Amino acid sequence: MITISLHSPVPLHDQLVEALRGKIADGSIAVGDELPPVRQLAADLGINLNTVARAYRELTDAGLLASVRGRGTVVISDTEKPAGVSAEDRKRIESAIAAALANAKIAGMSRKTIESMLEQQIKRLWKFGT
Amino acid sequence: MITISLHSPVPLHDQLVEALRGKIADGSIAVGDELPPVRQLAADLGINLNTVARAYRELTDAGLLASVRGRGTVVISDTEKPAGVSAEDRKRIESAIAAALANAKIAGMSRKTIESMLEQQIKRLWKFGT
DNA sequence: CTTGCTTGTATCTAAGTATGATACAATAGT
DNA sequence: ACTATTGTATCATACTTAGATACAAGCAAG
Repeated sequence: MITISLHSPVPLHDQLVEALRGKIADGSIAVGDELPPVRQLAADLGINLNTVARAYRELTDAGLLASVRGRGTVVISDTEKPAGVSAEDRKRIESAIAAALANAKIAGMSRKTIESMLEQQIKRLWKFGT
Repeated sequence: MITISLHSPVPLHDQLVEALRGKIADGSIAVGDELPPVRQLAADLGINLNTVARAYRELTDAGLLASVRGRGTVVISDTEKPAGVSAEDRKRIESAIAAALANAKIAGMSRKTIESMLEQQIKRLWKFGT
């Protein structure tokens, strides 16, 4: 199940994209699976159908999904780029992680706490795959 | 030195807040240090003074900075909440990390790569402090 | 004390973005 | 054919960002 916050500063479609990315990354949604129709997911989440459509489109552009009008939307891949990671992507990811960790520290989280949290997440994500 | 991207999808003031949070978290800027005046930092970064002022205000609201008109802005703390971490904060941090890691995986980054990156970041942040 | 300079703050505006209401178009089944 | 289901496009509204500009408070020199 996907949950999004209407009061978060981050846009709904971004939240949805991240949530779906996460589920695809950890295998909750596998390659070949069908995603719910935009109207249904929109109704479930209590948001507009366009917002869901936009999230689907962004993931389609990223090469993870494929949408066909009248049929539906399917997961076609779980990796954006089969080849190596570009320097820009690496930098982007690194700064995202740095920001998250800085927040964790400033919030008063201990090193041990954050380390166990990370271990858990990594185990979940890289349970299979590279 | 702080660098921000004018073309990033994330707002300038958010970038600045995260950057300053990071520097405060890892000790690059210590408690008691003065931050540059809004006009100077704005000029250095090539952005508007209001944007810097907003970033300062947000960190002030978070309890990390103190601003006095006519005098300047000083770092007054390096932890937002001396006490324990709230459940909401923990959830917020956890999902931020989950998103970052999901992106890393989908970008094709290997488990080993991400683990060494994390180790490095943690070592830098928790070099001192809790 | 007054003047001038430095500092943060408030107000206003233009441009962009997010979200939603609604209409359109393609596919599949009956 | 016709109808239901699906994604897509168009348009409108509200909010957010980022900047230009004006205001206000502290401090030091005279």
